[in-house]
Amino acid sequence: MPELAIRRPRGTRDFPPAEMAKMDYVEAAIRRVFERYGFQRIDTPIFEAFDLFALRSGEEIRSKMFVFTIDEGEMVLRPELTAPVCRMIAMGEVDLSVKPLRFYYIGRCYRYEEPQAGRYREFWQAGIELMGSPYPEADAEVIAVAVDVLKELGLKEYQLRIGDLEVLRGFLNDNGIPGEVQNRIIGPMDVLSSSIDKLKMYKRKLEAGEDLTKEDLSDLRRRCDELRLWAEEEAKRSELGESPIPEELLGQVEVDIRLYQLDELYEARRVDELISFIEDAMGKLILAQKLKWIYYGVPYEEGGIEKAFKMPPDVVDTLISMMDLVGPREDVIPRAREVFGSSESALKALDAFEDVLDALSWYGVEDYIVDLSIARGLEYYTGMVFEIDCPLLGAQKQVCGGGRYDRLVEEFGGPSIPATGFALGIDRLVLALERSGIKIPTPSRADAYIIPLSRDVLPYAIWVARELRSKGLRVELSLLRKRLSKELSNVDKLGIPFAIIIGPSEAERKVVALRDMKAKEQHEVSVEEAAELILKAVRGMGW
RNA sequence: GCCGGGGUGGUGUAGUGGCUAACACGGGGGCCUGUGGAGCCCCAGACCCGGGUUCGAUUCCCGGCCCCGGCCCCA
Repeated sequence: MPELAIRRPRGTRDFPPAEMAKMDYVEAAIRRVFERYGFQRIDTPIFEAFDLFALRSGEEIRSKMFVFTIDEGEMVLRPELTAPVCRMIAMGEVDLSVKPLRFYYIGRCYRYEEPQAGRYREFWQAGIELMGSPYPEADAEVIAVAVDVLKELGLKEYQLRIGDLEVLRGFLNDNGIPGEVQNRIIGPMDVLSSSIDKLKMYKRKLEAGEDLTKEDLSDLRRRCDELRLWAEEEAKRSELGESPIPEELLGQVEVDIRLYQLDELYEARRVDELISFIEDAMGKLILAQKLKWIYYGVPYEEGGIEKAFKMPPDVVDTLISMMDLVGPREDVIPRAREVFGSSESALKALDAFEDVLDALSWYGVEDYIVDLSIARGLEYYTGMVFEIDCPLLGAQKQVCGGGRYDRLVEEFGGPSIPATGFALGIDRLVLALERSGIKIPTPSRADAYIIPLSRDVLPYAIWVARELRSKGLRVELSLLRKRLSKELSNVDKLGIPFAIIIGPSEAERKVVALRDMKAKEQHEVSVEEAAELILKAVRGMGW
C-alpha cells in the first residue's frame, strides 16, 4: 500500500454503500414513527457559539467538544441538539401560537472523546422535542414514541428505565439544599451508584458460579484501591489533627487486607470470601461518600467563590437509600414514599410521576422499570427522565435518553415554555440491530440491467433505458463491453432482478430479451411489455 | 488520560529469525459465436511506522500511530 498521507480522523467513519444503506434504513424507520405522531423535521447549524453549550454545562465541557475560533468568536461543533433547538425557539423563529410544538431532528453531532465500541467522535442523533404541554400525557407520549421506534425496528432486547428528577429536587429543596449544591450532588451520586452496580454484578457472577474476567478483577481491584488510598490519606490527616472526620468513623472505611490477595483468592476459588469482600467493599464505598458529604461538604461555587456545603446526615442517608429505588413500579413507589416521607414536595412530585406512568399504560407501555436513581449530570432536566439500554451493545449500551426540561428555553432568553423530549443514537441502533441478528434489508441498486451485445445497438439500448426510466423504473446500462456470460454473472452479483439483453436481432425488431434472473427464464417482449412486467414484479417485492 | 488484545496484497485469511511469504475472492489480460450466470491459462499486488537485539527481523524487545475491547466520562 502506498503510504497514505491523509487519513480519516480518529473516531469518524466512512459509509460505503452497504453501511449507508443500514443508516438509511434505521433513519427511515425513525422518521416514519416520528411523523406518525405529527412531528415535523427541523435542523440547526452544525456549529454554534461555544456559550450555547457552556451556559448549562459549564466551562469544563470545553475539553469534550470540538472548539474553534473565528472572527465572530468561539464556535463548537454541536455535541447534541436539544440546546440548539431551544436556542431557535428562544430567538423567536417559531410561531408559538400553534401549540404544541412537535419537532424532530436527525443530524450529525460531535464530541471529542476517546472512541470505543458504539462511541464515535462524529455520530448521528435523532430526537423529538414536544413543547408547550406541561401535562403527564406529553411525557407519556414522548416515551411511547421512543418505544415505538424500537418496535418499528424490530428490536426486542432493550430495557426502559424511567425516573424523575423533580422527586430528588423537591426533597433537596425542602431540606434547604441550594440549587448549585444540588447540581454538584448528582454527579458523585451517579458515580457511586454505577460503582455499586458494578460490584453487585461481580457478586452476582460469583454467586451464579460464573467466572470473572481479567478486566472484572482488575476493575474491582482499582475501585477498592482508590478507596484505600483515600482512607489512608484521611487517616494520616487525622493523625495530624487535620481531618474533620472523627477517627472512629475513619476506621470503618479502612479497606480489608484481602484486597492484596484478590488474585490468590480468585485462583484458589475461595468464592465465599470474595463475595464477603465485595459486600464489605460496597458498604465502605458508600460510607466514604457519606463522610465526604457530611464532614467535608459538597463543593460549589457562589458568586465566583468556591464554597463547601456540609450536608445534613439525614439528607445523605436519604440520598443513599435512593440508590436502591430501582425495580417494578408497585415495589418502588411505596418504598419511595417511605424514603421521602418527610418531604412534601417530593411526595407531590411522586404523585405527578405516577400520573406519567398511568398515561404511559394507556399507550400500552408496561415493560419498564422505575429507576429513581437516574440522576446523571443532566442539569437541565426538571421532571421525568428516561433511558433505554440495549444490553447487546456492551459498555456503551444506552441508545436513548430523554426527559422533561421546562426551563431551558427560558434560560436561553426565550419565553417560558414547558418541554419534553429525547434523543436516540442512530449508530448504536444500527449496531444493536446487527448484534441482535436482525437482517437489515438492502434493496437492489436497480430493477433492470441492460446488456447491449454490440456497439451498433447502443442507440437502441439507450433509448430502451430512457423509456423504462421514464416509467419510474431504476435501470442501469452496462458500460463494460463484456462477453454476455460475464455480464450475466455481473448482474447476478449486483443482485438486480432483471437483465435486458439487446443484440442486433432485438434492435432490428424493436423488442428486448427480458431475462428474469431468479427464475432463469427469458422471453422476447416489447419495451412496453417489459416495463409492465418489471413494474409488476418490483411492486410485488415491496420496495 | 488509563488498562488489555491486535495490525501480512483491494478484501478475508495462512505462515516464518534466513529459502521465490501461501490461499481464496477481487483487479488486469488471454482462450471459448448471443445466456458455459461456468471453466481454463497468464499477470500485477502485502508483512503499519521508527528505534533496538542479531551476521540477518515481517517474525523477538521498546516506542509511536491506527483498529478492536474496557476504565474514566457521557450535556
